[in-house]
Amino acid sequence: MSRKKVKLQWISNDAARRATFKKRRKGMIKKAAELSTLCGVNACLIVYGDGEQQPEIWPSAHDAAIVLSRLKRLPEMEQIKQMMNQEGFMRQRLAKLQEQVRKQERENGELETTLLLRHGLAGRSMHGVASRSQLANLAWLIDRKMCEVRRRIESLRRSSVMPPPEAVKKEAASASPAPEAKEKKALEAATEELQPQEWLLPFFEHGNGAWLDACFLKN
Amino acid sequence: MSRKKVKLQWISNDAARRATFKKRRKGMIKKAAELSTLCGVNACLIVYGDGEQQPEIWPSAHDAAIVLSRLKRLPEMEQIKQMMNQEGFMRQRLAKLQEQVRKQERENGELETTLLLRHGLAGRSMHGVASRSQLANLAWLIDRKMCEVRRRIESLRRSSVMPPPEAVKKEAASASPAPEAKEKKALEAATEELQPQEWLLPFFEHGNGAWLDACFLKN
DNA sequence: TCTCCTATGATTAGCGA
DNA sequence: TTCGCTAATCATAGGAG
Repeated sequence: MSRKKVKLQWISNDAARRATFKKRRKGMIKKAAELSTLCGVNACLIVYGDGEQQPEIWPSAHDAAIVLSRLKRLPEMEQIKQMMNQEGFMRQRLAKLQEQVRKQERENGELETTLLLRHGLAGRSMHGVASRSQLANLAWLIDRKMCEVRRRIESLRRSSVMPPPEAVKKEAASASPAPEAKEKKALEAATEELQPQEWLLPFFEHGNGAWLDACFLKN
Repeated sequence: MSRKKVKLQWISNDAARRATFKKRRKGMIKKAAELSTLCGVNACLIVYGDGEQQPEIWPSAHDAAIVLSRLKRLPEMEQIKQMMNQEGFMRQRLAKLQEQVRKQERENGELETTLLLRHGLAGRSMHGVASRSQLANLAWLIDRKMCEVRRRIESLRRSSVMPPPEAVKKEAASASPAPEAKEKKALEAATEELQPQEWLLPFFEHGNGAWLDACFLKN
């Protein structure tokens, strides 16, 4: 029975402190796991207890390694961010366009959104650093892609909305051999062309969610 | 009023997820602070929020830098070293990636089915019913995709290098115009992804004392 | 959106075995 | 030391403004 409200200070009693540490470490790992699940945060926790030679690693050792390796790449991302800050308008523009895409796609239904994200934008790691000219190129590229996306979305919206009965009849009457395949192929082609360069991906990732990095180090 | 017991799964609603993330991030920082005070843990937390360009750093950027610098001289971890260097690591990773591929492919299969139904069947007539041949078509398509995935997994096993799951998924999901080039690229990406593990090794060299380290990294 | 609120579920301090 | 227990404190989901 928690008789006292914990006073927030160093627990001098050794046993008590260790007990508290164990309990709270367990609690934090649980919290981390929950956060990871609930918010889609890819995370890891490495916990060395007092005197323990083996750390408690969550969710697993190699996942931890992966997360840490990505942490290592952070400086690169920071560099890019810095570059983007210098070209602030570009970054803003990208973010805005990205938001537009998401909005429109959501309006148009989860189907296209999921497909585009999965085939074109879903997370991949970044392996390069963008040069100034590459960034300029990117802006132009994105601009063009956005037009295509809008056209495509419009097209999909038109074709997805239930057509008038006459149109349905007509379409059914002149059914091509494999209408689904054609439709799918066209969409795939559009998607394919929409795939960004790998080094661009951090830009897209940035607007798509949160990430969290934490380090604890016992004295 | 927390009416429901939280169901431990990804929150699909965007706003709700972000709200939850904010609350829980705050909670975790508080927990970290308490743990630090109560148990004398020298710790830091770096938290990147959704769309925030600057992370929330606790207790301060300076202290975080100190902790991170100590992270570079981390204690022993023979087991992890082994896991990272040797077959165990690869095999674990292989298993996990295979599982991911299976999962992804299942999702893709559903997606494609939905797409086909929508564009090929449902879109044509609100009250239409899929013909026998159309359904057979869908079944065949899914079957084919699964074969591709199996082949891909086999290929991966033979080369014993793991490309990122996204690349696998992409390759399996859409026939690309230049498969060989893509293959090569995927392998390079895989190599790249596996290389950085090595920089971790120095972190697991000898040292003493209890410590706690945690990292969270959004995809 | 954001903040504030509070009922409810979750965490945990202190204790005894 | 390490369990398990239970009351008490704490965190937070969901709703209201």
